[in-house]
Amino acid sequence: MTGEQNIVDFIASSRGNKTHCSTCSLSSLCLPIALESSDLDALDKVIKRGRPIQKGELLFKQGDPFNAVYAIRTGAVKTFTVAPSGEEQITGFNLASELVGLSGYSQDTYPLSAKALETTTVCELPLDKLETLCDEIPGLRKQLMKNMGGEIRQDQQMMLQLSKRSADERLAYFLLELSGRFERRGFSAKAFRLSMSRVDISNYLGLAVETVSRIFTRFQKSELIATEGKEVSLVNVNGLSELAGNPAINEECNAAH
Amino acid sequence: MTGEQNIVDFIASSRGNKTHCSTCSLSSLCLPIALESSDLDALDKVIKRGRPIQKGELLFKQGDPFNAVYAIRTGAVKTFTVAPSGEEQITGFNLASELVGLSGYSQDTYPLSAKALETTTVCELPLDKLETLCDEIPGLRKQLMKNMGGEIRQDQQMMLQLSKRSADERLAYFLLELSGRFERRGFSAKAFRLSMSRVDISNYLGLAVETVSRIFTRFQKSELIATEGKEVSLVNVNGLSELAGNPAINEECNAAH
DNA sequence: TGTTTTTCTTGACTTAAATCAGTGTTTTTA
DNA sequence: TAAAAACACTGATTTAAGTCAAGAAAAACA
Repeated sequence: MTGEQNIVDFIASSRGNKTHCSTCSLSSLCLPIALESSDLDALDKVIKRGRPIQKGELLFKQGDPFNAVYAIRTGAVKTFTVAPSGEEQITGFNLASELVGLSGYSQDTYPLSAKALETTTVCELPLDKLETLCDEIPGLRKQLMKNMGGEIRQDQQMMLQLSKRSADERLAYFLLELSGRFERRGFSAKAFRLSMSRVDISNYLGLAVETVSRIFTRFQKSELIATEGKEVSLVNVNGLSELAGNPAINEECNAAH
Repeated sequence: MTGEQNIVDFIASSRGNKTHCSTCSLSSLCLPIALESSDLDALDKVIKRGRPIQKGELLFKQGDPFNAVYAIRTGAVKTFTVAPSGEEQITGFNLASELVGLSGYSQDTYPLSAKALETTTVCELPLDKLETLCDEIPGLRKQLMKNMGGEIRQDQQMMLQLSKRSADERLAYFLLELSGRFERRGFSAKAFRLSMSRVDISNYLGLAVETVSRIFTRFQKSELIATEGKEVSLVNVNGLSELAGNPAINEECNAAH
């Protein structure tokens, strides 16, 4: 009975409550489906909670057999692919309530690795049990597909960033995107801690570390943000938004002439 | 009875046969699941075949309600996102047998547009019917998830290309990737026609057209490829592979010193 | 708690690819 | 089938971001 928990509760547990999906405060983000209480119980029985993962530890490794999907309960991870030539590309950062590992569905091994950026606790959803459950709970697989669709959309946004935006625009986008995710989780949208290093950020954004460092400095000088180590506060959100390519008011002006 | 066809057959139809999933030669690529003949019949009934889509026509548009997934029967499409600022990013090219539109699952509208690169015929899978079918055929939804997982993997490979590779490496990768896809479809891996323009290629690869043009010329001078307009033949595949970042033999040499 | 190690920042310089400008070549369509 | 339009190629020049080098600050460690 203990040692198992459901999706809703796992997050409640991170706030000191008993671990059950039905009381988990992240449930509406994690798998926001309307589950019957019997379904919740079924889900509950399937989830394995392991020891916390320490900073730097891998949740899974590229090439490992695909045998589980993970929901982040607390902490944060980065996911990255390694090319045959050894280059690493960080493909994303995952915060509490997000699912990691769904891309494993493409084949029988994970196409990427996931590493903890800080001490992280997760709900492990063993694939075989998840599959069984998907056949029993109608909405569940659809919800998983929605998650995957969202990941595709997000990756394609990133492709646009990487191929069309300047370094400044990318960093502004990155900060705003993170800000929005924190906000949706009930945290401050204006002030947060970057659990990833500057190197990670630069890798993710396709820039050199030095470039990222310089832009952080520049953004501070122009009073867009303020930083203290890994703590960031967004001082001028509108300014950042314009930079990040929001439909700025003063854009459309040089179309016809 | 006519006017409807199943997933397997739609491709057979493109080769002059009757259109039914059960006789379609692309079935093993499209949705390679072991379906019972009763399942095939069910699938058959769900598929709508419309008029061919002319070059430049949209299959669906970013923001349109997500109400169908498409399987390319013949021809090719490009998919692209448009940023609020108006920039377009081509997110992929789809050839015969590939599914388009699955990322619509993330919300209720398509997050991207799909445009025909040449006259294209498709099998339309209306979402409501597909959903019903997914509940009836156990393997179907899983197969769709596998397709989505594959799309995530592919997009993440592209992120690596865009953020870590030089212009030459990107074009080499692009040509080899296409080559592999043609080969899997039973076409020549060495000689094929690029149905997309140089502008499309450059957009996709995050480069300027001029750069792409110059590299095509350079690749010909160094006898990696030969081109005649949109027709390309790969002359030195190994050379291209090395460029594209395959685990080259002469890589690991300057690690420790 | 001081020392080592890693991460971050800054400056000087280089470079790959973008931009600008113009010409040649297909494809479209009228 | 001729004119127009879209697409493709090439050269000269500019520039954003990378690389190299070195010091400062934070973290990790012992």
